[in-house]
Amino acid sequence: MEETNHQPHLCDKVEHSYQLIGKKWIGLIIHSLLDEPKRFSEIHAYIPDLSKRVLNERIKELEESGIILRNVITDRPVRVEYSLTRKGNELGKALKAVEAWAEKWL
Amino acid sequence: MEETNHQPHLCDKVEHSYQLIGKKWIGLIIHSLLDEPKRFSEIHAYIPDLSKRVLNERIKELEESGIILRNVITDRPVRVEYSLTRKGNELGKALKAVEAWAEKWL
DNA sequence: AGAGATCGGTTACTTTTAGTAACAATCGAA
DNA sequence: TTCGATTGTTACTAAAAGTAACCGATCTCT
Repeated sequence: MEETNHQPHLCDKVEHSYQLIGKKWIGLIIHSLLDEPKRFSEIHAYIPDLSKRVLNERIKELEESGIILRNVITDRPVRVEYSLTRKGNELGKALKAVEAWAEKWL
Repeated sequence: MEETNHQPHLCDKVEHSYQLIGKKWIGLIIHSLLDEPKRFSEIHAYIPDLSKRVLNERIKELEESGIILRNVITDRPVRVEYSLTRKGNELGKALKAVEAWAEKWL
């Protein structure tokens, strides 16, 4: 912090949500999982500019926030799938409003 | 880029929008301007953890993207106000969906 | 059985982005 | 005429993201 006259307002939840979606790649990752669960490598193929290191980091953060779920599928071969929770799915739907804005204005 | 099998999809506009709102502070800055125009120092007071250096940078980016407008009001003393364009206002309204999600889930 | 390839990561290192603090030009008030 | 507010800028540090090489556990091919 730099100066100190922050009087007013600004809801904690709202602030928190902007801090969430204000992180690089979060929006696209959620978008990519909206239709169906995806494997690590599928997300990575879908968003090639996102490095594996950061993808891994984002996935862990989104898991901690209860937005995505890690499912280990014990078939042969063992696969790891990521899916949206209900919370995550609803965030994805909220972000659709931004996507609609993008279609109109960009 | 790291590997090279990015086959499919992903709309440019959508990608661009996520790159926009995926930048730190952008969401909160737009939120802060949604009700009424604000001066530099008012935005800064509203979001105290955002440094002046970065606020200045973000403002320039948002101006270039046609989302906010810089109005120099030639009264005494001269003031500088920032307001949302129509484009910016609609983005702000789209972000309200995310805020509603935050109210419900956070 | 051995040689590769794939998958889901991790590690070590570099580059980019954000935070901090100090400064400055302009103005008006005391 | 000195002070504070306002809107920045500059120089420097710290944090976040990008890059590339590596790993262990399967699989596939021959």
